[in-house]
Amino acid sequence: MAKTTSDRKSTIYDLAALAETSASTVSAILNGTWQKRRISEETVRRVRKLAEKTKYTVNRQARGLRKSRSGLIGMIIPTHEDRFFGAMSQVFDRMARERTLQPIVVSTLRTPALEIETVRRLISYQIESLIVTGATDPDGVSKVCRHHKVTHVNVDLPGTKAPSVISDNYWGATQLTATLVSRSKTQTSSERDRFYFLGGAASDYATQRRIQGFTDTLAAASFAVDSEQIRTCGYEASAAQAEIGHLYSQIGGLPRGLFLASSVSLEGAVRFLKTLPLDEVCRCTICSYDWDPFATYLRFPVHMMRQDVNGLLAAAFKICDEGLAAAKQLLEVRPHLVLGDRDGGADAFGLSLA
Amino acid sequence: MAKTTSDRKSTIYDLAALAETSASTVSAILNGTWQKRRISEETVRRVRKLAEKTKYTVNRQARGLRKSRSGLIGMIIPTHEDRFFGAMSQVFDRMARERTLQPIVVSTLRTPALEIETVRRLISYQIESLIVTGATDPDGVSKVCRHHKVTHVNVDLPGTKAPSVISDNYWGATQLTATLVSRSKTQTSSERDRFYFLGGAASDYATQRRIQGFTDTLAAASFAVDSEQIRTCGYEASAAQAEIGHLYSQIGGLPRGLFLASSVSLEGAVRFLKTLPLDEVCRCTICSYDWDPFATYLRFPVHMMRQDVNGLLAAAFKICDEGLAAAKQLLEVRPHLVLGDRDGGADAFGLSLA
DNA sequence: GTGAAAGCGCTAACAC
DNA sequence: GTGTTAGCGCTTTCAC
Repeated sequence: MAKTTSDRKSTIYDLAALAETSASTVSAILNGTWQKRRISEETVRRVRKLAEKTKYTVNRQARGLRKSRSGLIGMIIPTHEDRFFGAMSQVFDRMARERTLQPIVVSTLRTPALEIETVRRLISYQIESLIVTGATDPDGVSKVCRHHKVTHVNVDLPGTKAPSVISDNYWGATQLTATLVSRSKTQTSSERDRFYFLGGAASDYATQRRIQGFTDTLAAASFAVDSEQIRTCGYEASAAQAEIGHLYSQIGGLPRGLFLASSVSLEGAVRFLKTLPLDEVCRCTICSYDWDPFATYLRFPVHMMRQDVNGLLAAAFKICDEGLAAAKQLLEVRPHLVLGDRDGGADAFGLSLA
Repeated sequence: MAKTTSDRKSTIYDLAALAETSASTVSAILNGTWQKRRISEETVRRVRKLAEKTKYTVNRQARGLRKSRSGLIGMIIPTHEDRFFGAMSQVFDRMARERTLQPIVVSTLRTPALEIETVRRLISYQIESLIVTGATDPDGVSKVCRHHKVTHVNVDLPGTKAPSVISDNYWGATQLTATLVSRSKTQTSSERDRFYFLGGAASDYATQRRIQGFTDTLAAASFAVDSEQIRTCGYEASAAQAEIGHLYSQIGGLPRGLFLASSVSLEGAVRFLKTLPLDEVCRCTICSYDWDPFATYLRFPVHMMRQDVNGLLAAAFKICDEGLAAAKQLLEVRPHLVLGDRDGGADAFGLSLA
């Protein structure tokens, strides 16, 4: 039986032996530094051909160790299961590829301990930089990154110990709330003639800014807001679902308008709203700070703030590209408003809901 | 100024020097093999404390090189931007964590060249196994994995050169089509009184099986199907959008029923259907092979096959756990049917569309 | 109980 | 133009 390509692991030494040359020559040829060494065309060809034939693949653990560069870039996200973070991963992948870095995206489930543990692990693999999105404890993450001198940027949720690029939450909430007000209709019951903010976490900056925008805009339109109307029930769909159910029985129906803090909150809200007669839902005006393609065509209209994922990550990568020295800045990127159809399922049938 | 923790990189040698012991002792202590070496409690404590204090973190490139194990496990997916693959990533993350492996998920955009290139790259990082989901060229991927002796499994789209675990596409399509038929209403125009399959790729196995289930079920219900009715326009939302538009003008309206090949196709379809009067859309019965939480409450009802992501990946991991020797089996996991509400926005207003 | 030393696969001085 | 050599940080055998 003819001797086929060797069964061994195939290192540059094997290649060198086959090509009757040395490992350093092979190494130089295989990673483009051979010009500098003025290696003969003929050797280059020979080695390349052999590499091809034996399907040689460099061992990046070894290379990384030697060069103290891994070619790895990390990103942590709360979850893969919503379209905002899905888009983040997609764009991150692309931008990493453009830099010939290997992207690693890991979800940390909004759990500080898991965030820290994951980041430590990524650092132990010698990632070259890290993008921290939607972190519950960004400063905790920064602490470990700084200790290990790993460049990192917060995205979506800011921290105080590293540059952050986030959505212009205040502006976005302002616009969204203005829409909410102008599209809404006076409710018959006075206790229901109000606007409610639902979801998010009172402790996080994004939520705080969104609430501020919400409140200020309502105030400017002469709507009072008390703490009853702010219901930061967290980042679980089920929590939003329960909270809106609770609100419903409390005020005896849906309110005039609903501001959902994120797409996950919207998901929870939809689960509850599904159980109600549609005409009732359509009398309530609904918006969400986040966008989802299917949510643009729900049975009731939803106005959404679509984040500029490209803008967010372009800024984040720019900071990573520049390396450690980056200033502790806070960069705000504007999202854009996607209006729901003026009317839900109702008016398609010529019904008036006024 | 007091001397604080050293500024250097911190290796086990530094630690050894500080603890006045040797690198091998430190190594043994830090990764639990110290019992075997009968190292004194006292030394263990001293070293541990120092490691803690200097925040020592192992360099896994070095460890991996030495042990020829990386602790890395890879998965490729077509895209992060749909809920099916989002769920895959989420579950993959969890299952990898349970095995203390570092997950790496990369999207390959249904592009064979990118699939191969990505997998090569992952292999060069010495991943220990690979899950290949929705690959356009699974056998191409298998070829490179086998050469490098990397255990791998196809998921969602099967290959012939590695074990595959996929959705029970035929069964699923059968159930979904039966629903489509039973819920649909006779159309006034005879050329529109038919069922259409939209999306997917004629070249892939999943699509073929789904079409088979679709066709067989229609035949059993005495509906003829000709090739006109099968429109495998690919995996882009925009393609589905265009195709359904085309169909619409071709047959002068919507057909009796629409079978969308995946959630991406559904996304495209929704974009087009949005432009139509709702009562018109509601006269067409629609289903999709894939589930999305928001699609459960669109203005028109959609029946969906929800894949068993946990089941799929549990089976895939089992094969990876067993290592290289795995048989070239094909495992089918049943999805489950999620019925749309019997009626869309229409009947909520007491309108009859018959 | 612990240390010395070899070597994982690679790159980059430095030699010739 | 090309080979030799010294490590990168770690684990593990072997020696004491």
